[in-house]
Amino acid sequence: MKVKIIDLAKSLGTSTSTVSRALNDAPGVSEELRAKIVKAARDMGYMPDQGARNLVKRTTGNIGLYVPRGLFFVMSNPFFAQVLLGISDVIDDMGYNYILSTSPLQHRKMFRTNLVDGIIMFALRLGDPYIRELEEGGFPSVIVGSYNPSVDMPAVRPDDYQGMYAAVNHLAEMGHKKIALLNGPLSSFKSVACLDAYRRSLMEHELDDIYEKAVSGEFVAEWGLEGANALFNEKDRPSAIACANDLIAMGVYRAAHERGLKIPDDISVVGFGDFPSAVYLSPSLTTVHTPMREMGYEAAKVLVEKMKGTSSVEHKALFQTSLVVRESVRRYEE
Amino acid sequence: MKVKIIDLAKSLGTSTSTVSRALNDAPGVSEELRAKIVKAARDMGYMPDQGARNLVKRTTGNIGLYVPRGLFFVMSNPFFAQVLLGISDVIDDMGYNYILSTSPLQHRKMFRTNLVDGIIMFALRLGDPYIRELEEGGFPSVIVGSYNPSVDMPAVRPDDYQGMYAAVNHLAEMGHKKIALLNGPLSSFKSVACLDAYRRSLMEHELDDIYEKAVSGEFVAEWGLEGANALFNEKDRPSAIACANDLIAMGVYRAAHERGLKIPDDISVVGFGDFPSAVYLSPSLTTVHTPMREMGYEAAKVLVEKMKGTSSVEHKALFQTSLVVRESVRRYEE
DNA sequence: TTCAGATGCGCAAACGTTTGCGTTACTTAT
DNA sequence: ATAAGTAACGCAAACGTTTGCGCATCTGAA
Repeated sequence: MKVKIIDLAKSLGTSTSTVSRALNDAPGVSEELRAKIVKAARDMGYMPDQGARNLVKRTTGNIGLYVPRGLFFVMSNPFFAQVLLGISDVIDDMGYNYILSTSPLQHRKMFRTNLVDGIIMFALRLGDPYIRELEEGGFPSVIVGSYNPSVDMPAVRPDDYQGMYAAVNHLAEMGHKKIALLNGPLSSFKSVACLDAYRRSLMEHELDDIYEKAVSGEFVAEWGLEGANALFNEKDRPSAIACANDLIAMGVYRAAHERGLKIPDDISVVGFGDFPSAVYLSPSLTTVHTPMREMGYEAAKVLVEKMKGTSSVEHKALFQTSLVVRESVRRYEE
Repeated sequence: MKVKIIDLAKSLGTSTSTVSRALNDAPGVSEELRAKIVKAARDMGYMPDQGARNLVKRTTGNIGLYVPRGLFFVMSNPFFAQVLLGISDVIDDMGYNYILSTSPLQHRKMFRTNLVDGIIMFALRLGDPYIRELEEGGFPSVIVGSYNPSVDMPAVRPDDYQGMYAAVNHLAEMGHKKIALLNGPLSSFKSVACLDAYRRSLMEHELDDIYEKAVSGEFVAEWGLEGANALFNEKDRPSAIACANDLIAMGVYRAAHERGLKIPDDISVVGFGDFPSAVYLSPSLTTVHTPMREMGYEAAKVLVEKMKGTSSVEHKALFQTSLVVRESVRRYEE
C-alpha cells in the first residue's frame, strides 16, 4: 500500500502536523527533527497525495492548455511546439504539470472544478464558447495568438497584419503583379488580419485592379494543395502566392510539383510562421518569422504573475514579425 | 464563490448525500427528486470539486502521457500526433483529461501521488528510469513504440525490423549496391532493429562486402542534413540512403538540394514512418508506413481495460509495417 | 390486520492533507 | 527569582466529496 503521512508520523513517534511542516519547509520544527523526517520520507518513498493536498490548499500545481481545435490540430501544428517550448522555459522548473484540453467541455471542467491553477488558450476563433465565462470569473488565464483585441483578458499575440503586409509588399516589389492569397478561415482573427494586409498592400501598389484573389481554407497542407490547384486551373494564373501559414505553403509546393511547375522559376511563394521545416523545403521557404518561442515565454510569465495574484493589470503584448527571405521568391519580369 | 454540494442541498432542503447520489445516477433517490436536483445543479452551475472527489474515490479521471524526451521532442514529432489521434479516438468521449509529463520527476509524481489513473509511455530508451518502479507497482500503463520486449508490461509496437528490412530490400532490388543507413541513436530499440535489418538485408544481397555504412544520430531533420553531408563528402558515395525516420529523410532532401543533387536521379532515399508530410515533399517520399493511429487506438483500449482491472493478462501487440513506394527511389544502373 | 421487504432519505465517517490554536519547555531580560 | 517572550510540538478542525448504515415510510402478500 501507498505510504501516507500518518505512517511516517507513527514510525517516528511524532504527529502528522509536524511531518507536514517539516516536509513543506514550514517553521515550527527543529532542524534536528526535520532532518530525521526528511530522511524517513525519502527512505519510505513518501509522496503527498495530490487530491488531499489540492483540497485543502485550493491549488493544484498544474496549468491547463486549451486548444479548442482538437488534439490533432494541436499536435500537427508546429506553432504549438514552438510556443510550448517557450512556455516550458519558464514553467518547467516550477514543477507544474500540463493538462491538455481540446473540447469546450474539458475546458469548462478544468477551471470550474479546481483542476488547474491557470490556463493558456490557443488558436481561439470567433464563436469559441466559454471564453466569456472565464473572463468574468477572473480565473488566471492568457490568450496566445491573434484574437479579438477587445476581449478583456491578458493576451500575447504576433503582429500578423504587419507580417502579411511585409510579405505582399515584398512580392510586389519583386515585380509581381498577380498575387494570390491562400488564407485561413475567416473565423480566425489571424486570417482577417492577413486579408486586410493583403488588400492594403495591393491597393498601395495599385495592383488591385489587375488581379486580386484571396481564398479561405484551413491552416493545413491539404488546403494549400487544393487551393493552389484551383488557382492553377484558372485561365488567369497568379505569378506569386502568399500563404497564411507555412503548412499551406507546403501544399502549394506539392501542387506545383505535381504540375511540373518549378519554384520559384514558374511560381513564387511566401509562407507565414517560419516553422522549423521551412528551411528544409526545396527550395527553402521565404516566409514571415513569428517569434513563437518568445511569445510562449511571455505568456507563461504573465500567467504565473496572474496566478500569484500580484499583477492584476491587463497585460497585452504585441510581438513583431519580420520577413525572412530565402529561395522561394524570384524577381518577376514580363 | 464557487457553489458546493451543500449549497445545493440547503437550497433544496435535502441532504448532501441525496444530492450526490442524484448527480451520480446512484440508486436510492426518487425520480421526482432527482429531476429537481439535476435541474437545480444546472441552474446554479454546480460542478464537483475534483480534489475532494479524487480523494474519496481513489480515481482521478485523467490519464498520463509520458515522453521522457522533453516537450519539444513530443510536439515536433508527427509520430505522437498520429498516435495521440488514435488514443483520443477511444479516450475522448470517456471524459478523461490528458496530463503531459516529459521529465522523470513529473512522471514519478504522476503515478505516485494519485494524479492519473493510467499512463501511456512513449519513446522509451535504454536507461530511462522509473520504468521498473512502475512495473513492480502494477500501475495501469502501456508502452507504445519499440522497446525492450523482455520488460513485463503491456506494449504495442510496430514491426520496425520488418519495415527496415523491406526498405533496404527494395533498394537492393532496384539495383543499388551502395546503400547507407542514417540511423537513430542506438539507445533506441527502434534504431537497433533498423540496424539489424539493414545488415541482414545487405548480407542476403551480398552487398556488405561492397559497401556498408550505418551511422547513428538523432530522429530529427538536423541530423539528416548533417549525416547526409558527411556521406556526400566521402570519396565513396552511396547511391541510396535509408533513413530510420521521415524527419531524417527531410534532412537528406535538404542536403541534396544544397549540393545540387537531384532526388531520385542522383540519389535515392527511403524514409520510415510515413508521416503526413511524406506525400508533400518533392519528390514524394518512398517510406515505410507505420500504423501509428491504429497503434494509439490499441494502446488506449488496452489501457482502459487495465484501469478497469478486468484484463490482467500481459498484452503485447505487434503491428505490421509496409513499404509504400512513391517517387524518391529510382532504378540504379551502372 | 400484520409483517417482511422495498424504497427514499439523512447522519456521520472517511479519504489524506494542511493549519489555527493551545500547551509545554526553554530562553532572555528585568 | 520572576515575568515575558519564543521555540517546538500535538490536537483537532477543515477542505468538499462519497458511501455504509440506520431509520422511517410505503408497498403488497399472507
